[in-house]
Amino acid sequence: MGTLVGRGHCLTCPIRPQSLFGCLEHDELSLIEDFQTRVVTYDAGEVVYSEGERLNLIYTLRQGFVKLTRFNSEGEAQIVRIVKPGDLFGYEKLVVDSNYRHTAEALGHVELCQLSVERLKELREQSSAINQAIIERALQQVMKTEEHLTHVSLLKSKARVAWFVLDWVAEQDSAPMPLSRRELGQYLGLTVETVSRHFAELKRLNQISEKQGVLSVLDRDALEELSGVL
Amino acid sequence: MGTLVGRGHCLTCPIRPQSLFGCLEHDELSLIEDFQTRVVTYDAGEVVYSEGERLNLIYTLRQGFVKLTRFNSEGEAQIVRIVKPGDLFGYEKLVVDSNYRHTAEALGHVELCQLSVERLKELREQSSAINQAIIERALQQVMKTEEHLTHVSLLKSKARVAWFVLDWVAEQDSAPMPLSRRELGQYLGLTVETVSRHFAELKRLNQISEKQGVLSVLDRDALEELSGVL
DNA sequence: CGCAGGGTTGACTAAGTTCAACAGTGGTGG
DNA sequence: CCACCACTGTTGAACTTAGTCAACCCTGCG
Repeated sequence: MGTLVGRGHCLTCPIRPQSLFGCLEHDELSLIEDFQTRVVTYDAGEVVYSEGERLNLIYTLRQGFVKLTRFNSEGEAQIVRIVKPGDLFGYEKLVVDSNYRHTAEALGHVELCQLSVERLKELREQSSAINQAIIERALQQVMKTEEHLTHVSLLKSKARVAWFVLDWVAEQDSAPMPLSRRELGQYLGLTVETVSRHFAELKRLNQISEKQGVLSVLDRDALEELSGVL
Repeated sequence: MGTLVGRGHCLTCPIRPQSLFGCLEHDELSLIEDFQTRVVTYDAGEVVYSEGERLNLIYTLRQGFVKLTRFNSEGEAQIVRIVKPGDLFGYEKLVVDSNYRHTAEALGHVELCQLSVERLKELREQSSAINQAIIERALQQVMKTEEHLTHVSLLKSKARVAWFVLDWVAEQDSAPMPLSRRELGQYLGLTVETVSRHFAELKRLNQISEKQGVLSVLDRDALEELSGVL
């Protein structure tokens, strides 16, 4: 699973600025001079790692999207995070003796970069900027997850959908939508049918549109009103 | 607000083993030799800090419980975390230029210890164990919050209540219960009434009991069955 | 062509919220 | 010391929301 594309060279990596190593100043760049990584690709639906796996690899997403899922005892899935380009994932490996706590699955074709946990730990000894960057990313993640929790817990289904759309396109007016209705449901804590109905209604009211896997916001004000974000 | 009790001396602090500095080995203990803190107390309902505040203090809880709450635009509250003795909170301050992202409120009488963000950052420069400990705590927190999200998202109300009870008493058979029904609802994403009904039923079936603010598990198997945790 | 999988829609149902009434409890002031 | 009030918790009944079940469409693929 996963096709090796080649070796990554962090120093010249096009997405370094968005990556964990984007925190390094000029004088520290030499630290990653020979920090080599493996660049691998996966196709839609392929699993990058599964809960409990022992391999010691942390990933940076270069292209595409990855979903991180947890399953309860009845086999129902909760998508806890959707990884975007530049994001780090699998970093629960930084906790001593821990294994992956999610299943990571490619949404469409993805390209990612494998970092060895051991090498990253060595690097942490040498650069406090790296430590700070890891702490910041972890804390950002806490915040994101708390927001997700708050929305799932407090918002009605229609508001959740509206919030998701706004959050997904962020500052843009449109963005690719690699999630199926089922996956949206698993992310928002709703059934396929409920998600489908709300999307249908938003389209009927000309507040959003979907064409060839691209989601567009047509009436941002209306969506903000609905989501109750103000 | 908050009463200064005195200065804390980390080296001799009774709860150091559970605290952030519990990670330090013998040879590093000298680092905190003169790391002084302020020990303060708050009474039930007093606010330790509010969302957006600028003070640069991180806290370790010594005694009692603290709830961390977020409010949506309609003023509805979501309790995102209940802090227990030995836990660190307010550490979003470790992200540069960030303010508190919750309201922290004492549940009953609490005693806590204020650490200066600046001094903690200095300490991080000197000890990689501290860095590792902070990263581990942040990642543990991500995991805890994801679990919370999963439960709120996937479990039925009765199962959420059962899960909460088990999670709260942990390995014990009973534990103090400082949360009101309303607060339980705000933690679990339910209304007061729903929580009350389920507690009433669990008591009726002799699966739990409540006496003078102490919650006891009488039939662990039944609760596990209900919560679907297996 | 026929079938599988994702998406949509409608009718019905179950779960939880909302509204309302009331009980218990602790604190305050006359 | 007791009456009153505010607040939390409990319970019932009506109502709303989202889930369930089922039918159907559409697309892509063997």
